[in-house]
Amino acid sequence: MSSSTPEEAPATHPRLDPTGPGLDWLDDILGDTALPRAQNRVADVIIRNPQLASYAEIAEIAAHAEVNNSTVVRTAQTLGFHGWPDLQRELRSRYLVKISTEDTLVQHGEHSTPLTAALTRDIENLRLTLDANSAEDVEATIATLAAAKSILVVGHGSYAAPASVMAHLGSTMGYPISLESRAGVHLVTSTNTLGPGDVMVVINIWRSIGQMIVAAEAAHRAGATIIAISDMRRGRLATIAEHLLVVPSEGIAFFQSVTATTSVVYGLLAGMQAAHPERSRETIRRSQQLWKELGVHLD
Amino acid sequence: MSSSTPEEAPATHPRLDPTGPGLDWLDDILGDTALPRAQNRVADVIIRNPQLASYAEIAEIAAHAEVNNSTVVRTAQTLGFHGWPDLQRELRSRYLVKISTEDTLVQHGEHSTPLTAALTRDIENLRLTLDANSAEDVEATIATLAAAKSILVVGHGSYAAPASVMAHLGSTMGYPISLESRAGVHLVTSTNTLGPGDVMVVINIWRSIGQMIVAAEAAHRAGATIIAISDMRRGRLATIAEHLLVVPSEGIAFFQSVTATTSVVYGLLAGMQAAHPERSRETIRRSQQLWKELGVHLD
DNA sequence: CTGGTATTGCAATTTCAATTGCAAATTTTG
DNA sequence: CAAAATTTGCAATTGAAATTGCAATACCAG
Repeated sequence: MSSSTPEEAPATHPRLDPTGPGLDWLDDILGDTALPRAQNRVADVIIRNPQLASYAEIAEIAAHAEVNNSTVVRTAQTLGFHGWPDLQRELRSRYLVKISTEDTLVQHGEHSTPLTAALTRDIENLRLTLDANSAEDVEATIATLAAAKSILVVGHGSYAAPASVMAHLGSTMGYPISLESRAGVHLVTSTNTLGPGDVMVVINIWRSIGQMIVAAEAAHRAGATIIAISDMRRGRLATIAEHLLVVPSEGIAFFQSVTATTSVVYGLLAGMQAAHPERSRETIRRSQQLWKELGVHLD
Repeated sequence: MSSSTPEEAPATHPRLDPTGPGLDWLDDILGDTALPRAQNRVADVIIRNPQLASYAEIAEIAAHAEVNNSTVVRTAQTLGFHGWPDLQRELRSRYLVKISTEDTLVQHGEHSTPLTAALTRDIENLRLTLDANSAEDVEATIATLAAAKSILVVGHGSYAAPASVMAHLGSTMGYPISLESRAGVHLVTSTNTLGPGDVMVVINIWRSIGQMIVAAEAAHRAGATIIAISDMRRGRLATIAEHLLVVPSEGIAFFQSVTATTSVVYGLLAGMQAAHPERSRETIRRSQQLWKELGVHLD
């Protein structure tokens, strides 16, 4: 499991350590407090969209969580704050400190298109990813992957995208790796092939998708090692995961972003290649040969 | 007008590093408007503490400038904004989202795990993407997508990932959009459905994949509009493409990165949503309803 | 299945920040 | 140097956002 979260931050307002990475402090508070369903949704929205939460007003948070305004207020109060502005102040002091150490800023183009919004947001997500994962966690994850007898990557919806990249490039470099982006009976079948020595990589951002969690738990019971890539440190997935990599996923519209996840996948793949360079080299050579013979590429 | 410190006073901000990149746009506005003494103090405070100014409320700014609240409001109005919140919104969009990445990169530069390498590289890719595409190109591309009768997104291999994100989220928000990530007979069939009014989005990075180019040319001849997302400005694809968005794709190992492409896709999607907000809202609502009924999410 | 408890949503209320009218103070100009 | 014009500060007003009381709903235990 992840190696973060020092003990010293109790449930009572931790107004200390503004240097700590990520939103661990909120995770800590949440760990001690059992929130009701709707309020939990609010907390999730805050953790996943810290940028939004640090300046948005209640109505916007409520909309994101699909909850009434008052629930947002009550969530803040349940967590020990006086109200939303109080929680928001804390959020800002924790979060904004990180994103602007000094008044270094880049002036870019005049017009703000959706594209620049998307790019700047994703740059920020990547930067946060740097902070959110320790070198040890990453190395340990890569070691597990490199030693795996077989690897199954699971991701649904948008999150099938990074999953497919991982499976595609992983097998291109000779790893026994496959993708399961479907649910239902397919997921069952794929999961049942796993046992000790096998690894299941669960890419699960945004809300937990029930079937994925259940499948991961089944694989875990069967002896497989679970690697989770998620935007949350807590939850059922985090519990059973041997390794957990945290990726921010805040997007610009109604959807979350998988950009940081994709980049993390590349990091893992590069590590996997370094772990078995000869295997990769050989397989890639053969692939290129085959591409050539099939005339896949033009030039 | 004009006596003691007339035109130079607004343009010169004493403690602001003149070499560093700053709030040029504010400087520009200030250059045109001669502000009275107290209001000038307010402007200085804003320029020196953009982070503070982007979320603080009037009273705090007033305190920093040692000025009455109303002066802050009037400064904003003198600068052409409706009031303080209006100016603050602008500040946020200009400053908060665009923070320099350099300090974090320095912090993590020492011990480079594959993950930091991947993230750093992708941050650079995203920054290059900012420069590589003009606002006009982007807006024109979005307009084309928003007006399309139907949209087919084509991408193979790793590049199927951003393609699937686009198709998935696009249809989530009600667009008639579909994905073709397979070659051969499938590609032929999909391509043949296209005609005038239809749009084909070709995501083609790295080498040109023969079948994709040929398919795009066929669609083009049939009257469909081609949108290309590529890492090259020239070539057969660029020739037939109505719109071309350029994305750097340098990766860290033997593979190319689709991170920037993914981010660009998000930008396009956000623009598409803005173009048909009502359609999106309705479709998303129905999706959420269905998710609920199917019990997809755990929460 | 039923009664009790906890949670949520709605709407009224309260609170607080932003703005503006007006008078005092400052600066500018003849 | 004095009168006009501009700017500023104070205090009242406006407006909007956050909170809370209450009823409906969902959840849970027996």
